Amino acid sequence: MSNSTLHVARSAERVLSLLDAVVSAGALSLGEAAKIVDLPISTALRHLKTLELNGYLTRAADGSFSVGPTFLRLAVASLEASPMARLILAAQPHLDALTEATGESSYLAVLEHDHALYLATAESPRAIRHAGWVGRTVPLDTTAVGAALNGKKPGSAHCVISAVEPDVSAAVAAVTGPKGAIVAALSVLGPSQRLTGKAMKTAGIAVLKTAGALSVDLAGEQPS
Amino acid sequence: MSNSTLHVARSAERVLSLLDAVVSAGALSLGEAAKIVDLPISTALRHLKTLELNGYLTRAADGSFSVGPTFLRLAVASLEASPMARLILAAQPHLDALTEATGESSYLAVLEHDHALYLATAESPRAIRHAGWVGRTVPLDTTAVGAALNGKKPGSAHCVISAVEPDVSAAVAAVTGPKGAIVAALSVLGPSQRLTGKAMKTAGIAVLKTAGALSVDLAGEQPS
DNA sequence: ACTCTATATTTCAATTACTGGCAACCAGTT
DNA sequence: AACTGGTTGCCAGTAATTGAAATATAGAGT
Repeated sequence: MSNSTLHVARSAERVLSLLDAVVSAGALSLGEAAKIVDLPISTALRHLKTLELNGYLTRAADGSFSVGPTFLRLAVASLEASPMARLILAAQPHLDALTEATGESSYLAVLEHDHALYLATAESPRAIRHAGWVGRTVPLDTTAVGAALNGKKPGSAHCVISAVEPDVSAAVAAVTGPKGAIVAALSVLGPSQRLTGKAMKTAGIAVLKTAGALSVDLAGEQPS
Repeated sequence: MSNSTLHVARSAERVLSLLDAVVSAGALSLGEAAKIVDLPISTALRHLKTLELNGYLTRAADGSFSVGPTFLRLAVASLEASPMARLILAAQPHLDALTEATGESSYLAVLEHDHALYLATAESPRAIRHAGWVGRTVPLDTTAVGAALNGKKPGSAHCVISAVEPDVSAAVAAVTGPKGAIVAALSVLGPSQRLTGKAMKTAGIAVLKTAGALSVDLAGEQPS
């Protein structure tokens, strides 16, 4: 970003990646976790214990680590508070269905500052697939997601060759909230040489249909 | 606790409490956060930036911190994976109702190893109230929760003077899952001098009724 | 326009708290 | 018995962390 002399605590980052690794995996043994984050066993153990001590992780009888009460408490709190989280929860089954239908990875993205932020995904089961964009941001003006989030072409799917990476193609559609405003975008992302012609057309229809279904879901939710 | 020479990374713990503070509060400014965790502003800022850099937090335009995409991703992952989390989500409205009805704090507890673990709460609005037991564990054999979780007195509420702390009284009832097994316990906890006689009887009825309602909810959930 | 306050950000040198390698130990498994 | 994976303790070196203080920024009030 900017700062030359901003010492971000190394141990902190390590602890955070450990947490990420364990929670993402569901459960991990010491050895596995250490390998994933590429840390010496002794160090990994120390950090995992820190997490356990603070309740972020718990340890099963067989020694494996998994998510703990503190983290669960925070997870629930964040889900209850953040509309973003409700969105993700509502979207996940649709993402799964979309990937099922198209065979390609699908993503949910929202507007964050002046970028599009990928929030959730269902990954394609195929060997060659689009992967790992959750948490990533892309500019608005050169991408299909950006166009959808800005409402440039309401009601229709965009099918384009992405400008972000040369060999990625996308089919995108906007998702509307209870009040009709655009709150997110769904996209199907895949390799350009596979996602073309007929396949692209299919993906376009699927994503448009799914976006509609998700929008209906969102409209139907009770503002408890 | 135990270990003499286990260096738990101090910065890591600080980062974790910062995360806890921000997520619990929903949104916090730098100053507020620093005060809550009792850290010098500059240090707090550095740690918060670490969290932001890793996507655990995001920063709003006004400078306040709130939960970020990475954390959300993990939260959703953990909720989808862990049945415990689904339980908490399902229970929360019931806890709220229970506290509403009784005027005392209510808790959800589960069996963890050979202890009862308090997972979630709705706190009483009254000045003198039971608070802060979420994340805490208590032994099974000397407590009402323990009895309920062990199924000692199925179908009835327990109303007892707690053995854990002298001036705490409790009304407890067991919650059953889809298959009829006991999966959790609901309790109403309050000061002994207030939660007595008639009030206790009311609480007992309320907690029993609520536990039944929650059990029905759990039975009705779809195993997606 | 100017001051005043409150908050946020950056800098920097001192030091400490952290790392990670190793060796020994333990408990299951094959 | 040998192997695998986990746990503990020790320790020396240093890179990483700290927090006071200086500086910047932003609103509010006059």
